[in-house]
Amino acid sequence: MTQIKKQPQKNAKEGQVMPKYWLLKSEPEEFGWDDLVRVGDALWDGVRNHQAANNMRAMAVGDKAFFYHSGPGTGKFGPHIIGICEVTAPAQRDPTDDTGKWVVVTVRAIEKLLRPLPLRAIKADPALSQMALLRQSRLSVSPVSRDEWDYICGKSI
DNA sequence: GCCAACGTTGGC
DNA sequence: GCCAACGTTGGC
Repeated sequence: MTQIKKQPQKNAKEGQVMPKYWLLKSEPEEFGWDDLVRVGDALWDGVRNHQAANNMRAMAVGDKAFFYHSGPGTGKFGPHIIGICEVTAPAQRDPTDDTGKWVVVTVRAIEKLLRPLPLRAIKADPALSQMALLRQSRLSVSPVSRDEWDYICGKSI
């Protein structure tokens, strides 16, 4: 019998499909975690930033993303990661965009964190000091490294 | 309400 | 191509 080992990501061969990890920001007063749970598959539309759009183009079905509450209405925690969702359809034209330049992905809620992880806790944790969330605070769709993903899930699930 | 970061626009 | 003005995002 042949044993097949799973390759860790750092040894992934070119062309091998490994899940990638992301962070999606939304204002809870516009579209929050509870809305995502309620609607099921949700089109992530309205993104009008090239870097964010390129990140969405790099997404594949099965990729995971933290769902992050930003802006007003984030309550006592302030801005925070609230849950985990997954990509259920790849980038396609944004139906809210007349120019055809912008894309959406489709995401679906998977699970809520045991407790929200506030931005202030992320900022205070040296293990997370390199997160794109901190380095580019205005980017609404940002990548998360596998290490960052595992570290946060280890603490928060 | 303020401000920093940063993207876009338009004059030159 | 440069840069000032302006608008938006998002944290505080």
